[in-house]
Amino acid sequence: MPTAAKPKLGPRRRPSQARARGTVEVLLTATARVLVRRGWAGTTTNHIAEAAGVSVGTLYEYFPGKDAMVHALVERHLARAEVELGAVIAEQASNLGALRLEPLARAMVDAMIGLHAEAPRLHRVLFEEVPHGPAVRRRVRALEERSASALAAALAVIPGVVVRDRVVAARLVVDMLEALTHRWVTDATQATLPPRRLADELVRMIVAYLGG
Amino acid sequence: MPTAAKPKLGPRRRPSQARARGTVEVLLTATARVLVRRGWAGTTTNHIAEAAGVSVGTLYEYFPGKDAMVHALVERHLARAEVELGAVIAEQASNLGALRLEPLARAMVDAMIGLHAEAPRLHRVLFEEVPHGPAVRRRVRALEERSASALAAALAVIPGVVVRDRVVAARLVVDMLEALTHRWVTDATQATLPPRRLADELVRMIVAYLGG
Amino acid sequence: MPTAAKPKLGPRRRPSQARARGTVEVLLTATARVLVRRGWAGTTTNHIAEAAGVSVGTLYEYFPGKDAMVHALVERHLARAEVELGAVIAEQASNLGALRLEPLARAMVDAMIGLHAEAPRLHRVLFEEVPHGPAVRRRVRALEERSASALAAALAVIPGVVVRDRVVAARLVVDMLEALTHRWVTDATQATLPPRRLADELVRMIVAYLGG
Amino acid sequence: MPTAAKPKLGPRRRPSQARARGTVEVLLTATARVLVRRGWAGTTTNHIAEAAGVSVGTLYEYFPGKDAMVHALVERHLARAEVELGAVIAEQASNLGALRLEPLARAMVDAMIGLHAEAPRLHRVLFEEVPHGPAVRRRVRALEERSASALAAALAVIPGVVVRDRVVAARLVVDMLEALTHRWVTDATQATLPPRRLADELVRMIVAYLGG
DNA sequence: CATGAATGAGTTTTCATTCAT
DNA sequence: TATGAATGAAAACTCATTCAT
Repeated sequence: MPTAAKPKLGPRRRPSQARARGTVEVLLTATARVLVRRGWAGTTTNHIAEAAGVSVGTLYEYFPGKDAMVHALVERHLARAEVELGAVIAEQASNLGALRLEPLARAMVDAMIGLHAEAPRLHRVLFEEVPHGPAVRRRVRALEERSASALAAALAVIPGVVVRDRVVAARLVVDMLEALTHRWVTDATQATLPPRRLADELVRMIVAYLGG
Repeated sequence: MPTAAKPKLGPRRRPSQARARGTVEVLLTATARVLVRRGWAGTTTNHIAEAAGVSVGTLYEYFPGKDAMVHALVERHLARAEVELGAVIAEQASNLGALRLEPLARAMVDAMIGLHAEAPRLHRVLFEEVPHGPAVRRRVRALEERSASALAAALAVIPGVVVRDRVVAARLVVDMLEALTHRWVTDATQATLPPRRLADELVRMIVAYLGG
Repeated sequence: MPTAAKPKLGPRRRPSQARARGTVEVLLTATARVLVRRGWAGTTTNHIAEAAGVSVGTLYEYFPGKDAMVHALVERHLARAEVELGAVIAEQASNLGALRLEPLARAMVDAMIGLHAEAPRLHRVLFEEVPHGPAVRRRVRALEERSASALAAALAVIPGVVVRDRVVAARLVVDMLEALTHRWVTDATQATLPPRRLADELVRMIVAYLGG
Repeated sequence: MPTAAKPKLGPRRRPSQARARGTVEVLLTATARVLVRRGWAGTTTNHIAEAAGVSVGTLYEYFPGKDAMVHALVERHLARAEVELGAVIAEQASNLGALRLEPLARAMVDAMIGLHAEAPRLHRVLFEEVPHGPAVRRRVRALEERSASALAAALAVIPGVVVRDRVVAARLVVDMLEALTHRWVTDATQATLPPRRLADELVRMIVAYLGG
């Protein structure tokens, strides 16, 4: 660590040409691969550059450092999560009169499992090993908050929902969903419980908790 | 940051004199303090030694490196958790005829919150930042497994418990409990929900899920 | 002084650019210089890097450590020795009918003295102080063996050679030559005996021993 | 290396009691054992103390440091060598009228082989790995010088000895003897040539060289 | 006298980052 | 733009030696 750590997370050069955009992609893909293979602490910019078939110099042309690359990966994941979860709740909420608790719960559960199942090992490194600064932590919280808000709003119009505080309940549900999905999908030894079955149980838990 | 991933986790010299035993204590305490202040990546053996008022040489006399020290801290925590959770379930199970779901749930929730509330910031670093090897992961899983087994056994004799599979349900409850407690106690921004209130909701969720 | 005896002797990065090849040269030259000035135990990678006018990082870019650098120096010396001694014997053996003992002996003696006289102080450190692993020892033995074989073959066609066992005699001659040359050229206090005179005596000894 | 190396080679406390003298012996024996097992660079005072079943503190009660211990071992060996070689030559020289070259040569060869054969592995470490200061080097030279002088004196009265310079010849013989014996006895792979046979060849070489 | 815990200067080694080509 | 050799601050770790008990 030559100079004191200065958290530069933004991309350095906005890739304008098609070739450059391709390089960024290649670099991020390589980052993901190396992270999975060697873990956060074992990953170096040289590893990434080599895996990407690019020189370190080029890497630094596009990213101000290692942190920024990981951050880009995290950001990507969060953005996707936000879009998909939002879409799910919005879609459910759209059939207004017919909004029911169980279908909503199932839709959320499926979305969450899908989000985690795509790249579980990368996900584990990204959210368990990488030491995120407060900025990222706030970012994650905000995402959960928004999901919880959407859920809380939906709960208001679903008959049969009985909770002391809709907002609190919604946040607990979102957190629980995220945490359990993360654990079960992430942990390789968990093979005993098939995703289908996990989904059923999560739905049961949500419905039971909210449905009084 | 070398971190060449050579898993030397065991202690080096077993302290035989009282003075030495004291030194080990001082070192572990200092490790916890530094870990909280600077995070895993920012913690160095030199920092720890300095914080302990001891020379680096002494540190290496007792621990083969940073990893081993953190591991000792983790191990300590897990051991305590195992003892306390086990005691709680055993105690509940002892009033045989009168074993009821809600008191059991509340006892577990309280124990778990207590476990996390004692040193939340250290807990966060220890279980979120530190890159644990598979050995530790297995260790944690085993602990949860045992807790889940105890719970499953208790569920068998509680009237009114309706679940598809007692073992699966117990594991989900334990995981959920751990995950949510960790999140809410750990996260400083979460100040909005008082522990008492959190406990109530967790109990509600458990009872609802298990109680049909 | 760690010297944890992890035999990493091979080069690390094969220099591809001309600049890099120059750096390797500079590093080895500096190694020789420092070795002579401070001895094996007193030589550190930092000394070498400084003497080479290069940063430690660069040194480790090309060599995994002090041992490897010294090993490279040794290897270089052995390779040269092998080539030169081989050439001498081959040349003598080429004037087939006229192969005589004394000229052969003198040629070998001169070659050996030349080999040692070039850098006696470095030679001394390299072969007296440096703790060579069994690999290097075998390497040296093999070189001597080959020289001895060549000599043994030559002895077979020289008239007047009387020995019990040509191979044994050849090995003793080679060893003796190496050992005495090393001692006398290496030892600074030995100034009393001029090289010319030493050569004469060595030739006398060889001829007397082999010539019956 | 905490403080700058200050070559303290003499013993620290002259052991006056029997117990103390025993400790010194135990320490030196342990030093020899550890040197053989781990080589010079790998040997530490703590290793030695442990092998001796004594605390480091006690070690430093008797020796000012690691160098001094090795030095004591070397000194011991040299003293014995001096005595034995001197005795051999003196004995031969005593039967004045009948002093013959071959018996003298054989006696010297046997003595030298005996000297090396006793503890070849220790001998190798002591005289190949240990970086001796100039003092030790001078000491060794002086010993050889004295042996050479004694031999030169003997040569003067042996009929049939034909050399250009008796002193030079004597020194070369002593050096050759020492060097070849060291090589052949020291090198484990040398098993091919039995000591008896080696002795014969060395005698032949000496006699041939000196005997005209 | 013996003990062994403690010391800390000195080395090795890594890796994020720069910059001449 | 791309390259990859070079950088060097910072971290890990050792071990000869001391000294309080």
